[in-house]
Amino acid sequence: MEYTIKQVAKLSGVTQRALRHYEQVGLLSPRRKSGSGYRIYGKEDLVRLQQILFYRELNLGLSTIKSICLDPDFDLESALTEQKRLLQEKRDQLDRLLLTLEHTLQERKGERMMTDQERFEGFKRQLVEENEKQYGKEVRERYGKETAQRANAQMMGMDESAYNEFTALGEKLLEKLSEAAKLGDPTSVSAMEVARMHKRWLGYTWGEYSAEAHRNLVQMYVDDERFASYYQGNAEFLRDAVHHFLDNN
Amino acid sequence: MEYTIKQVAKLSGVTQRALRHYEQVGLLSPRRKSGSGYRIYGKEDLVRLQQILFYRELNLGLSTIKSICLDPDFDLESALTEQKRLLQEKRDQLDRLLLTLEHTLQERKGERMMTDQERFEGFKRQLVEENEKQYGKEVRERYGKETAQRANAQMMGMDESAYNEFTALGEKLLEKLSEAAKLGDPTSVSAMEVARMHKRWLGYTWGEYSAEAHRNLVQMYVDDERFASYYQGNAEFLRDAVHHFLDNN
DNA sequence: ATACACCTTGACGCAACGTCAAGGTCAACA
DNA sequence: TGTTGACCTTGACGTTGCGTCAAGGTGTAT
Repeated sequence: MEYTIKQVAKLSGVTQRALRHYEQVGLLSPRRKSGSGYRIYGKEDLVRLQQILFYRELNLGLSTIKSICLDPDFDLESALTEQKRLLQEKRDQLDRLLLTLEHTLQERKGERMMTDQERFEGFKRQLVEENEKQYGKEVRERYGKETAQRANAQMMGMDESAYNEFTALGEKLLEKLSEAAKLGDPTSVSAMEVARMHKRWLGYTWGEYSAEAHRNLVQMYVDDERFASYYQGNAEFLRDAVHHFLDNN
Repeated sequence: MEYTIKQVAKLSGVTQRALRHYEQVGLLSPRRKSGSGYRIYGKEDLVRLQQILFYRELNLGLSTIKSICLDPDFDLESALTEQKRLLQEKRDQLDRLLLTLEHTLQERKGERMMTDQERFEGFKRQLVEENEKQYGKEVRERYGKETAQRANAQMMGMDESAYNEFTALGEKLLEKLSEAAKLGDPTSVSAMEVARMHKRWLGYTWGEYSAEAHRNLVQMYVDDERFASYYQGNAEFLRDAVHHFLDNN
């Protein structure tokens, strides 16, 4: 089943402009384009769009959503479970707000006194949550990499040994990266080795490989704090190395 | 009890920048400024801020909130009741979303099939609601002017006869306005009379009068559809008349 | 062949702030 | 009395997530 942009817009309630915008920022690209350049979306794109909307409902920024969805550890089922928890939290929050409102009404009628703090109960908590969400710490910490990775591996049809290779490669990558980074030259031979390893590592989860996506991903490692810290401050080095690697094919 | 901007920010969870912004757009001005220009907020300002936050939670734009709060017919108690209803609606919406999420999870586990429409149930309804809210039709229609006006009058300490004068003046204003508008000249003598009447009319509800607020208000009559229609297409004329009136003191 | 609804890519606009920058204020403490 | 340090001020430019044209290509139906 394929859909034009108008059909997707009508189906999802998202405007055409928004869909184009999502493509521009690399968040949701149609599965293909017609001969004359028309966008053609597929079922997978609808699933992705739904994900985007759920996250947006939780007030995540598009760039944050992007990094979540492009993360090799992304697993739809864990994501849905997490979204459920967060949406429930949001609903509870709304309930607190309604309580505050009720109190304010009572105060108005002279049936109750309110302190200044009480007047803003239900608004403030939100801010803390938003911050936590922005950096997605909760999302990450709640499921150790292990679970999500395994789920993902299964979905990609890896067997136990392939999975072990995958994780081993991931660890080795981290090692080699910090070694190479110490030398400081992202064009060095060892840096190129790291870049090649990274590409191989992505191969385990990335059905099809594209240099552009690879470039974007490592750029994201730099932009997104979570990745940056996962790569222990070597995200920039990794980016430069991979870019240089890809430049020289 | 008075508060500096920092205290208000801490109390409410709103940033200082946002508070300054609210002042800039004429939404929330501190009750006074200290000798050295420091913003000093009072209890009334906190109540107003709470109102703003409730409306923001409902995704109303600042300009819409402004017109609601500056409306001579604004009544806190009706507003709170209405907010309660809308927030409850929003919570129900969240529940629908959670249902969709649950269905998607089940689909993932192969326990259920989903149509494309179902996948976006709970998102789309939102759009319609947002539109209705934007123009605040519900908010207005739910309480005829009568109720709110009476409540407001009571709060301002008007007695029955003052209230009658107030409403009579309001009606006469509409009449004279449309008469004057027919002539087309907003600087005419009859236009100036209308402007003076409008000022007098505001006097009933405005505690203290300020020319700037008056200018803003009539500008809003033009910008906001609801007022524009209340003044039967003569909002622009009224604005020009009042501005000219104020220019010539 | 022309009408019509659809699509494309710019490019500018806008709301609601975030984020400096440059400088004034004020209570406290040496 | 001078000097921190925390607070405040007013610009002014930046960012996000689109909305809203504008100018033009596409596709099918009559």
